[in-house]
Amino acid sequence: MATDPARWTRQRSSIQEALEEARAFLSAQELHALLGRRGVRIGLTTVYRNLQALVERGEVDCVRTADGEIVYRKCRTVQHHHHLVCSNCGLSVELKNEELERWARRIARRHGFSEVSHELELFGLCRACSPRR
Amino acid sequence: MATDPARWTRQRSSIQEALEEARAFLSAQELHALLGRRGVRIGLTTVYRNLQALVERGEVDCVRTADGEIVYRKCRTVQHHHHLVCSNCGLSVELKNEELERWARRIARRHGFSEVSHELELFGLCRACSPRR
DNA sequence: GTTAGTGCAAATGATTTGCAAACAG
DNA sequence: CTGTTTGCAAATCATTTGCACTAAC
Repeated sequence: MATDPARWTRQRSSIQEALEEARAFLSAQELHALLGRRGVRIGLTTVYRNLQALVERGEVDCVRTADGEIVYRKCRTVQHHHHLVCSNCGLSVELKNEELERWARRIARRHGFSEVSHELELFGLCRACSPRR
Repeated sequence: MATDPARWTRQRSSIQEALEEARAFLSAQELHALLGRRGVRIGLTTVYRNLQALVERGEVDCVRTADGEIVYRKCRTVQHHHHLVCSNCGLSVELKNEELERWARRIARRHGFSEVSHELELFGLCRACSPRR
């Protein structure tokens, strides 16, 4: 399924590498800044385009935050899952809930909806980002 | 809790009225167009500002669609709930799921996250918007 | 060589803000 | 009257696109 890109570029590798290491959701801008700090010369446009391609290929997950920014993460779990995301640092945990999936299907059927997909993300503060202690 | 606005304007009433009737989620732009069609002269800015105020006051719910647009709806259910939304026409059904709420709290605790909120929306095609039959 | 991939600059599009004029109480 | 609300125009801001240039293969 995962159609590989036609050419292997320096920029492409650094993006993949950074995503591989990241334990958090990152916006395209953050990723671009991160790479810049590491000394990788890469255009913001290229970051956007590659992330988009990775999402389309299903290799990266993306979520839209409350303020409308799109954040990306390379997940270990390939199948459908959800996330518990730290609003402060982006740290995230992958979640599965079969019960929820069944419920969604049941609700959709009951109301005559078809092609129903669902989005569920939990946002909060991780231990490290919690105020006091 | 619901602090009322200081002054009652023609624009304010037409927005409230339109929301009251709507059975669907509408974007600020759509609402503005709808009012225009009805012959209400109102600025787009005013629509944005009023919707925002209504959301802050908790009188209106808003959801961000996949393409980043914010859509608004006056819900019957005052407490926390979720939605099944038609991606085509915006028609929506209010949903409650206590089981899910418990699950979310449990997961948050288990991973040491605090102040966890969650967003869950189901998107699909309602009966009327489904292709064929 | 070809042409996918890059990156700058400019465009987009929803939303927000500055500010002077309009009008509710 | 007095301060709130309005609405235009201009500003934001993340993201996208046009296009000439660079580099993979």
